[in-house]
Amino acid sequence: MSTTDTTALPSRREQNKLATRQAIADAALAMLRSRGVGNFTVEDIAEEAGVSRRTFFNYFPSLEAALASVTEGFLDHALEQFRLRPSDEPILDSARAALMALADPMTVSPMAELFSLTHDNRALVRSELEAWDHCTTQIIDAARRRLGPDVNELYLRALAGSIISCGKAAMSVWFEQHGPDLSAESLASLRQHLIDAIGLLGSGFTAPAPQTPSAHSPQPAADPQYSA
Amino acid sequence: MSTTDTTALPSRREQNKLATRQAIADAALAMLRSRGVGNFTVEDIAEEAGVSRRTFFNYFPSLEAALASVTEGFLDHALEQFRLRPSDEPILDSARAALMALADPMTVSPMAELFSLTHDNRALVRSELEAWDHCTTQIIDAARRRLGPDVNELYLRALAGSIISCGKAAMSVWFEQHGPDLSAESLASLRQHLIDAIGLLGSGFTAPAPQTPSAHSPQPAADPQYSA
DNA sequence: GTGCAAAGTTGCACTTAGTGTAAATACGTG
DNA sequence: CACGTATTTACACTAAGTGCAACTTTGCAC
Repeated sequence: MSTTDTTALPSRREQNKLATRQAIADAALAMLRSRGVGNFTVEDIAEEAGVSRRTFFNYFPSLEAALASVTEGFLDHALEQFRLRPSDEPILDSARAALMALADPMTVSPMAELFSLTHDNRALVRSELEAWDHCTTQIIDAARRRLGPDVNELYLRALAGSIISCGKAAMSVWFEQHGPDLSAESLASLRQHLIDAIGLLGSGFTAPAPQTPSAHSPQPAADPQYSA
Repeated sequence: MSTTDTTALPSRREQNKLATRQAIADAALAMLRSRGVGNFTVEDIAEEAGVSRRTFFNYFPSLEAALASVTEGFLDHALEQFRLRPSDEPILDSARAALMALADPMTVSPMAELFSLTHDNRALVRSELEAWDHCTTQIIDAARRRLGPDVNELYLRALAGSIISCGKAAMSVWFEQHGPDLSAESLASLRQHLIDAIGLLGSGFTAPAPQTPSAHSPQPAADPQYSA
């Protein structure tokens, strides 16, 4: 029965693996919180997660990867939204919609915390970049499936890369302005940044950019003026 | 006398350091060539460079960083070009001009070799991403200096990130099509990719993208239609 | 040139990352 | 419950990365 279930309860074993993985990721974040970046080892995380050091490495290739799993989850969520969009929708509209799903308290919360705790760390930043890059290739794949295999490859990659860049830009500007504030107003601001950034992609980076974007502007790029 | 010289011969000590650094980077590339990715250690590189293991780590924080120095040099070259552009030039024109400097045999050659030798390696890819990301922040700084401190931060970061994404997209598509071919025709194709990609940024990703871009199109986006 | 201080290199010792392997344990199914 | 398989663990090992002190080279003043 479980195999025919579309919600696919993934068998006890799978569940356990997921739980272990999550426990490790949680432990990693807990150590980051309590000791600060660079002041704990894989062994510490493993102990905190109630698991052997070797098991840690069965789940994550490195300490940084365990922390970057937060970012991966965050981006996977957006990716899922993107894949759910109707395939005849202009692709930038889909991108905007997918990114909007990130401006949700439950979703950004871990991401915002990670941001605030890791502000500067080479190895960590590298793993973060890897997560964003992985998301880019996923977008490329999804968009290629949508637009057909004959779509211009340069267009595809430039578009996917730029979408991700705009998402990153919006996130970083937002975080710099609001820190870990997850209030409704703060999240509205994040949404606006995401809309504005995607808007730039739609209309081209031609405007010299307003001095200050006026965070209250009523979604200047929200109308589908840039249909594909 | 040397201190008054504008070409600034940077004192013997600096020269030596530069030479050592280069020797290490060269040795790393040599090892990559001869043994393939993952089949040599920092100690091997140090020996090849005629230097102690400890000294290697005085210059580079990791094996991957030594290899990524190739990418850094490549991107620094473009960055320098960007900074040399007149400050009243539309910024996308500057970006395009800077990227064009990369389509030069001497400049792309090491980059193309690195591309062909590292096709797949987590740690290496991470360091590459780091180099591109560093370049992005440099562009942000340069553009902020040019556009004034009051420019919209979101615009700035989205723009810089998208420029870099387009550069990456053009490079990757080019390399996939031409491999390590550095002939005049191949480089012309790279230039066209770079122009096309920046063109997308100028006009917005609104076109559904031509099925095939027709690599002979006479620089469709070369005219400064997108002046800031 | 001689001597001296600062910069750079090296060897050594040490902690931690990451991986292979085989034994032990937990799980799912009949 | 018992059996086969998936997962965890212990152990051993190589290599990364770092702190430190000794040593060598360089730049500079005399």
